[in-house]
Amino acid sequence: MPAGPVVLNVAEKPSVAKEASRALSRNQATYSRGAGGTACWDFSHTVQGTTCQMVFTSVAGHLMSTDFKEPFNKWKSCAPLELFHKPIERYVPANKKVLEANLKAEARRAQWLILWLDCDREGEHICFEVMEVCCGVNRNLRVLRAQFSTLLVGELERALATLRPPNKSEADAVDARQEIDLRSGASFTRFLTLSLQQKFDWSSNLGPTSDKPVISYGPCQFPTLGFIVKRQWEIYAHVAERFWYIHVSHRDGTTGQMCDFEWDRKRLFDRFAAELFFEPCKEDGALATVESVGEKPTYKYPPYPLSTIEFAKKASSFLRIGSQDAMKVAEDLYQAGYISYPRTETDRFSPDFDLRALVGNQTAHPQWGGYASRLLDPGSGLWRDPGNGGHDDKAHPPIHPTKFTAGEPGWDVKKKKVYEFVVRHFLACCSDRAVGSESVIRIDVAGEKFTTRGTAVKARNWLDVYPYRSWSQASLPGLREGEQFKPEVSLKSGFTRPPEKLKETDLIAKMEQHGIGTDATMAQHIETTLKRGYATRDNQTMQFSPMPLGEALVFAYKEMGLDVLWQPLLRAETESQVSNIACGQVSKGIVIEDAIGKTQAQFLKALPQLLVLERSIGHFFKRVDGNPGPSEPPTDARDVLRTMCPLCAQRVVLARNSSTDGRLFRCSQHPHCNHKIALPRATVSVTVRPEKCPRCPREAGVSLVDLRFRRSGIPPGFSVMMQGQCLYCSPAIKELFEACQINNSNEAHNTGPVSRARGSGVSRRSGPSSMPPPPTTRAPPQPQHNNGPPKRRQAFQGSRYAGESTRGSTWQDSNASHTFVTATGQSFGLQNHSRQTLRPSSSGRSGGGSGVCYNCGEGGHFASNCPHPKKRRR
DNA sequence: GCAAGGTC
Repeated sequence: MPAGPVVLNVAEKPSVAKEASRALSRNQATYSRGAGGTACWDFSHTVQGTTCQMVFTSVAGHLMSTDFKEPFNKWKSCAPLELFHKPIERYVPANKKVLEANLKAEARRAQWLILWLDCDREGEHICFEVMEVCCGVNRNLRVLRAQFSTLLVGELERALATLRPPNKSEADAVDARQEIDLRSGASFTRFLTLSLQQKFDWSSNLGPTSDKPVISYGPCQFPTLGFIVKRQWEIYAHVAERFWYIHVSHRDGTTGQMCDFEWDRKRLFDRFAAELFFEPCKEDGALATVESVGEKPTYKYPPYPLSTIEFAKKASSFLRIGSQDAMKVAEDLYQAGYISYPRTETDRFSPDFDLRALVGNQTAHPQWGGYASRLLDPGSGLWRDPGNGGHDDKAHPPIHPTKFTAGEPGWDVKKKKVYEFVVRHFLACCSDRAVGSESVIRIDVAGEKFTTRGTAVKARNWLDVYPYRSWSQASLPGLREGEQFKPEVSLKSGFTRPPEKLKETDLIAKMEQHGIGTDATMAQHIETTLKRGYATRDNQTMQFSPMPLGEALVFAYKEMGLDVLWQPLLRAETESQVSNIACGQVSKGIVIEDAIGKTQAQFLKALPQLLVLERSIGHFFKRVDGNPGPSEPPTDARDVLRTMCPLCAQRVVLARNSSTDGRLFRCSQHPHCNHKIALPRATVSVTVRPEKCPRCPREAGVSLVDLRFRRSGIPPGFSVMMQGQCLYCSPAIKELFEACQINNSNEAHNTGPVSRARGSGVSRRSGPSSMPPPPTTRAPPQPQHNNGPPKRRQAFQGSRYAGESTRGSTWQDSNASHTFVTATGQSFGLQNHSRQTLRPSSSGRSGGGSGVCYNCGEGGHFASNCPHPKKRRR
C-alpha cells in the first residue's frame, strides 16, 4: 500500500461499500474483515490531487437509536403526560456495537472521513451519527460528504471531486421527526395500555392480540388504521338505492352473437321517469337506427420501471403476497444478488443504464427466455425504451433483475413468484405498447341514445410477457350507418352498492397520497395494524377489515373529540414542518416545541375523558374489572329516540334490518327485546329532534323525528319530507305506515327484563359495527358505487311524476305494476291488481305519475300492461 | 411492553 493520508469511507450499507470500492478501484480493492467482522475494502485512489489509502466500510442504516433517558424508558417510571418533556438520549444499541467498534478502530488511524451515506434526509442524519462516533476518537479528522446518485464510476469520481460538508439542517429535520414521534407515540401508547389493558376481556378480538394487548398509538400506524375503519363505516352507512335503466341488445345475424348497448342516460332513480323513456322504445315497430359507426386506434402502455411502492402494490394485487412479506422476499433476493436494491423511489432508468445486457441475461429462461430474445432482435420491433415515471431518489435504480436463474431448488413459492414478477416487469418495461382498435356504434331508439364498444387487439407486445394484465377483446356486429334493426329492449333495475373494503393496494395508495410513512416503511405500518390486532387482511381478496379493537379505538378517539389523531392531516403537517427545518427556514427547536405542544394538547384533552374512553371501548368488549360499563350501544345522539322501550324500559335506537336493509328504531337490548318501529324502505334520512311530542302519553316523552323518503318508494300523495312527527302517535305516520303495510304492533315476545338481557351475554358491540353489509345486489352494466344522487334524479323530484293526489291509496313500492327483468334474468312484477287502488290525478293530466296509465289515461294499471290500443304520446 | 426511520 503506497504512503498517503488514510481516508475512511463510510456507506449506509455493505452493498454500497462493496460496489463503490469495486468501481473506484477498477476491481482492485481488497477485502478485509474489520473489527467484529465488518467488511472493509482497501485500495489506493487519488482524491483532490492527493494519493490516498482508501478504506471503505459501512454501517447498516441508522447507527443510533433514540429513547428516553433512564429511568424514563421504563413504563411506570413517570406519568405518560410527563413523556412530553422528559430527557431523550441518542445511543448506539447493542446490535450496532460491532459497527461502532469498527468505525472507531478505522477512524483512529484515518486522517479524512468521507461520508457516502444515501443522499436523502435520513442519510444526512446518519452522517452525523457516524461523525459523532468517529470524531469522538479522532478530533483531527477532516470530514467531507460525497454526493452521488448512482454507483457508476463516473458519478463516484464526480462525487469525490465535489466533496462538501454534511448538511446539518437535514439532519436536524430527522432529529425533530424522531423526537416528535417518540414523545407522542410513547405517551399515548403508555396511557392507552396502562388505562385499558387490565379492564377488559380482549378474547373476542381474534387474531395476534394476546390477553394483555399493547394498545399502541403512532402517527403513522393510526391513520393507517383510520383509513380501514373509515371505509368500513362508509360501508355500514350505505343505503342501497334502486335504479332503473333501459337495456338494449342485438343479435348479429351473421355470427349469432349478442351485443349489448348502454343507455346514454346510464340509470335513473325514478322508476316512473325510466318507464316514460322505456315505453316508446318497446313499442311494436320501434326500430333502432345506427347513427354512427366509428373506429380508432387504442393503446395499452407498459408499466413504468418498478419502485418500491409499486412493487408492494403489485405484489399484493398480482401475486396475493402481503406487502411486508413481499418486501422480506425481495430483501432475500437482493441479498442473494438476484435483484437490485428493493427500497427505491426511482421509477426511471438513467440513460447510461445497460438495459440490453440485463435483458440478454434472461434469454435462457424456459418461460420468458424466448420473449427476451425477441426483445433483443431489432427485426421484431418489440424494443421500446422504458418510460419515465417521474420519480428519482438519486440513490437507487428501479427494482430490476441482476442475476439470471431458471429457479433455485431451495426457493419457496413466494420467492419464485417475486423473482418472476421482477423479471417480467422489467422485460415489459423495455417493450413496445400494445396496440388495439376500438369500435363504437351509436344507435337511436325512439329518441333515446345507446352505445356499444368493442375492441380488437392488433399487437399484444408487452402483454405477452406480463400475464398479470389482460386486454379482453369484444367484436361488434357488422352494422352500417343508417341501418335499422329491431332491438331487444327491456327495462332493468339494480341497486347501488356500498364501496368495497380497502384492498392493500388501495391502502398503500392512500398512505402515499397523504404522506403516511415512506416507501420503505408503509408495509411495516400496515403490518403493525395487523400485529396489534387492529385489523385483518383477507389473504384471498387482500382486503382489510377492522378488528373490534381497531374499530373500538377509532370510535373512542372520535368520542373524545380526537379525530385529528386517526386522520392523516397531522402527519402531513409534521412532515411539512420538518421539511421547513431541512430547508433551513425554521429551527429544530421551534418545530419540536410547536408539534409537541399540539400533541400534548390532544393528550390533555384525552386525560379527563378516561370514562368516555372506557365507555367507548365497553361497547365492543366486556369489562373484567367489576365495572358493569355502559348498556347503551355506541349510537350518535341523533340516533337515539329519547323514549323508553315500552317492553323493557331501555333506550330505543336507530338501526338497520339485517335481512331487508331497511331502517328501524329498535330497543337497544335487541335481540333480547323485540320492540321495534320499522320505517318504510324508501327512508333516506332520519333526524331525531330535541323536542318531545306534546300529545304522546308516554311517560318519558317521545322525540319528534324528521323523515325523508325516496319519491319512487312511497305511495303517491305522501310527501317526501315528513317533519316533526311522532312515531308513536302521529296520524300522518300511521297513515303512511298503513299505506306501506308496515306492521309495528310490537306484539312480539319479549324474552325478559333488562337484568336478564345484561347478564346473558348480550354483545354490546352494536351500532355501526354490528350492522351487516347490505345484501348482494343485482349487477347493472355500469359501475355500482353510490356516488351520490345523480343530477338527473334531482331533476325529476317535484316534477309531475312525483304524484300528489292519491293520498290514502294503498299503492306500494313492492307492488310493481310492471314486469321488470333483472340483470340476472329474473323477472318480477305485480300479478295481483286487486291490491292496488289507483286513481286519476286531480289535475286530470294523462301520463302523470300518480297512478294513471300513460297510454290510455285510466287508473288501475300502467302503460306497460295497458289493455287498450297503443297511443303515441310526446 | 411504546414511535418511525434506516438496514440486516
